[in-house]
Amino acid sequence: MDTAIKKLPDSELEVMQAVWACPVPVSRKDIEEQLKDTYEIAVTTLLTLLTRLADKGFLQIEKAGRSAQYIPLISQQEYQAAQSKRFLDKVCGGSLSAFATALCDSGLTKEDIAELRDLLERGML
Amino acid sequence: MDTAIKKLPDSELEVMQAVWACPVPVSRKDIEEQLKDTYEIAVTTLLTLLTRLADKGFLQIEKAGRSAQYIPLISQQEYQAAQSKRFLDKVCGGSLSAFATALCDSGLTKEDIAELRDLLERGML
DNA sequence: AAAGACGCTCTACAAGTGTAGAATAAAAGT
DNA sequence: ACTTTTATTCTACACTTGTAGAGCGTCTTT
Repeated sequence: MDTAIKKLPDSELEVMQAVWACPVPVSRKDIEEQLKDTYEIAVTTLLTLLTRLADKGFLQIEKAGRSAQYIPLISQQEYQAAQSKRFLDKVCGGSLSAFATALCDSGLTKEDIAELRDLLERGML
Repeated sequence: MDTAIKKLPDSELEVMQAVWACPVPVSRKDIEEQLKDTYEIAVTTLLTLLTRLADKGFLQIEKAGRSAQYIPLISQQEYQAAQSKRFLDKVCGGSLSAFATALCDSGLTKEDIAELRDLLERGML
C-alpha cells in the first residue's frame, strides 16, 4: 500500500534517530548536538537529509525567518514496529524460529536473551 | 571492519533467499523456479543480481561451458544473525526494551510472542 | 558446418543515496 | 545602511540499486 512506513536509508535513519532523541520542536542545532559523537557530516548534508525526510513524510519543516524547526510526523515506536515486521518477513521469511535462531546467533548473551524474554512477557499483557 | 557481512539491497536479498532455498550447487533454473511466485524479473536482471552478489562475496560462480552454477559462500543463518544484530543496534539503538516493544507492536499476536519466548528459551541452551 | 537455441556478460539508464560547495536570504553587529 | 554571520535551499556529482536490451560465445540439431 501507500500508507506503509518506508524503510529509511542509513544516513537518513541516523538523522531521524537524532531527531527522535530531542524534545519537540527540534532545531538544527539540537540535531547536530545529538549527532556529534556518532555521525560527522557537513551542515549542508544534514540539511539535505532533513529535506529528504520531509519529502518522505517523516517530518515537517516549520520555518520561521532564517531558521527552521523540525517536527517528527512518525514516531520512533511506529518506525521500529514497522521495521521489525519487515525484518521478520523479508529477512527471516516470516519464520519465528528462524528469527529466534538469528537472535541467539547475533551475539546476544544468555542474559540478554533472558532479559528479552522477560520484556516480551511484560509487553504481552 | 571489512569482513562484516554487508546488508543486501532488497532485490539482491530476494535472489539470495532463493539461492539459499535450493540444494547446492544451484543452477539458474533452480533459482528461477524458486522465484517464480514471489518475484518476476527478466532473466538478464537475475543474472545481473547474481553477478553483484558474487562481487559482494555472497556467492561463487562456477562456470562450465555455456552454463554456470552458483554456490552460496555466506549461509542464511549467518546473514540473519548479522542482520539481527544490525537491526538491534541501528534501528533500536541497542536497546532490548525498545526491541521488545517494537516486536509487540509489529502485529505479532500474543501466541506469536509466546512462541517466540519459547523458541528463545530453547535456543538459549 | 550452418542455423537456431540457450546462457552468460556488457552496456545502459533512471531513480535513489551519500556528500557537500555555491548561492541566497535573513538576522545581527557596527 | 553596510558588512558579517548564520541558516537554508539549489545545484552537483559519484556511487548504488533496479531493471533489462544487445551482443557474444556455446551447445544442439539438422
